[in-house]
Amino acid sequence: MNLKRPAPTLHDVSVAAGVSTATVSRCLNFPDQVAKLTRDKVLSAIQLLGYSPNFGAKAMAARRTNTIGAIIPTMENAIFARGLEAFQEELRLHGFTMLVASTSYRPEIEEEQIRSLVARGADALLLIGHERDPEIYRFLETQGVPVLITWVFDAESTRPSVGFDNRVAMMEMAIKVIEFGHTELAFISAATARNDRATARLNGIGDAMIAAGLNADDLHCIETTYGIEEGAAAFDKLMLKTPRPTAVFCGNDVLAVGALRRARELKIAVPQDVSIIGFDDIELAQVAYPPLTTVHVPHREMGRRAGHALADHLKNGTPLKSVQLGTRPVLRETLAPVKVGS
Amino acid sequence: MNLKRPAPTLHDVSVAAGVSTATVSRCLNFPDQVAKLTRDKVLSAIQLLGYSPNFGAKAMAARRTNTIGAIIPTMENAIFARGLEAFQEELRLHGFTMLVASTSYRPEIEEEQIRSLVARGADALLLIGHERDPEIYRFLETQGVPVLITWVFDAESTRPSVGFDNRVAMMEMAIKVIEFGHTELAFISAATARNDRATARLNGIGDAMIAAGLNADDLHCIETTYGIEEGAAAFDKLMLKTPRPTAVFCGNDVLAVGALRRARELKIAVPQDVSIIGFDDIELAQVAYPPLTTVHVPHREMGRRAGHALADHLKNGTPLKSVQLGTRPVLRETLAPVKVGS
DNA sequence: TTGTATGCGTTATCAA
DNA sequence: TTGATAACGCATACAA
Repeated sequence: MNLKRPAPTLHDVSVAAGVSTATVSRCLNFPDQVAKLTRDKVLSAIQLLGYSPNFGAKAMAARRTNTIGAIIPTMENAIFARGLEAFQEELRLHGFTMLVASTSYRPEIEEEQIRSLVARGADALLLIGHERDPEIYRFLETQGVPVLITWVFDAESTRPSVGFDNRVAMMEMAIKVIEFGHTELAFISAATARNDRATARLNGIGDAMIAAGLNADDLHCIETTYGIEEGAAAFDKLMLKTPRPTAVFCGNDVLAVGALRRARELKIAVPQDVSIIGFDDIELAQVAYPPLTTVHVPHREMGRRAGHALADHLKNGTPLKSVQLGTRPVLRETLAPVKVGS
Repeated sequence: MNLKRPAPTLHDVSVAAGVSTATVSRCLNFPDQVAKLTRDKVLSAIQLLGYSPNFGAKAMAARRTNTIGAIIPTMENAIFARGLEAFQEELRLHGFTMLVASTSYRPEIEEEQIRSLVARGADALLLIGHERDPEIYRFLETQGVPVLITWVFDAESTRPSVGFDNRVAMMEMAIKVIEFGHTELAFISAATARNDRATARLNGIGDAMIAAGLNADDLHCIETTYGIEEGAAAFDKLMLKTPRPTAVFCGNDVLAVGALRRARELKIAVPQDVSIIGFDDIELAQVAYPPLTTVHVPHREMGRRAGHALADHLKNGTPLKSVQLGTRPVLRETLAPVKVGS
């Protein structure tokens, strides 16, 4: 049972306006190639019928969609929102439309989304991080869909990326933390398997520890899924360890805010009893109480540059090349020197 | 310059497998209508070529996409995220895919997105709030695209909606606030023009005031765009008014958190000096410090029900009908009785 | 400036 | 169980 009346087509419009379908098509795509009089007739017919071009047919005939797909791990929090917004704004400037999909951090869903966006005719794809099944890269290759990676910069990789060095970003922060006298460190991380950002951040802390003469194996690392509740739960476990960590790194600001909340519930003073460090510097970090020490990531610039690169590539054939952006530790109130005698 | 090698088509697969295109198509859509032997041949050809069906062509031939569009005001914060997630999960259960778009709270962008999703073949649309240009409803009508409204329940409207009564929701909260002795009330709102939720919430406060014998005109209302920074700025202005408000309602939790932050910066104690009340009860509300008093909205149930209704409508022709859900005031720590003598 | 005719990659109908 | 073939709605090369 389907009562849908078929939507008006180009042909319907052409009949109503008393012209050919070609003319209607031109009216829409190259308005100045058609006489003003005809154009007016056509436009009012379009208006009258409530005509709207069929995207599928258009894509098929034109063999491009001016659509770029972006696949992010989650829309649940603001982590990717700002970068994506900048990306979209930039694309819009160049006449491209963005299509978003999210994966809940699950590789198999990401694969599904990649295939879905490609099937929908995405002219290119923006993906987060390098690490995924080689098979899917081969698929994208045979489909002829260019891919730009973001949130990561890896000089080793042949694939173009616009991002930052996650290891260095976290290492710089860890060095500061160690300078504050902390030696009992912990890390609430996303699952590191199949997540190059999480792995790099973990290594960053380890490298800083080694550089400071600490033993990187002493880092207590808990892997969990991203979420406020999860951050809180992980913090709970960490506080039971002996010796108790005096500084807790978090894989992102959302986890850190969860840890912060649990600390409050446990009457553990931050930063007096324990320091908490986030990553990303989303708005949440400044709103948290106390304001969160975190690693600032150039969300907007990353999005903007990625958008520009892809648009330029599709329109002018400019090769995609990697761009490295910087991050910086932002010291707010959740980090303090380690308490003497603690 | 375009080096894109054309992607493999159904025809390519059929040649490689030595069968007709019809057989390949059946293999994909009705696998048990084809002999196991042929199926294996076809599947391995598909694998080999990295074939992926073209969505546009498929949509055109099948005259449906199994895609449902959802258009929300913003992805910048978590306000719509949870409901959307539930919506998507429910759709997935029924074999539908969700396409999201956001509008930055701008009607003209919403219109653009509606047209874009319809052009992309969305079988139905989920929209937030009733209020929009009648023209666009007419357009959807002629396109034969069913629409379900959410985040709102309006018994008056003929259009189906799955949501709650924004006026009553806010009124219930305002009654509590007034019971705490507050008489100097203020409201940091989204723009009420062309936003039935904002308008209803404003009216809800007014109704509660009237019921309590207050003058609804005494409500200080500031309209602003949604954002933490904007909430902070509006709070600033409110604190300069005489008499100074003792309770500040906010159109959503994001604004409320901004107000909370500014209060801290101004050394205005919450809730001792001023009470702050949010709306939505997103995760942020519990993480805020002090935890935010707010109106709880049944995000997930709303999304789930909306998804179910649309899927059921498209698959079985079940008419869309309105569902009213409840909200409830959640009293946390940002609301306290008015200070005597203040 | 406008019209004609063809092809884009599927699905679905009808025959075989 | 399989194969031809006609739509589907649009863009575009070519002709007028």
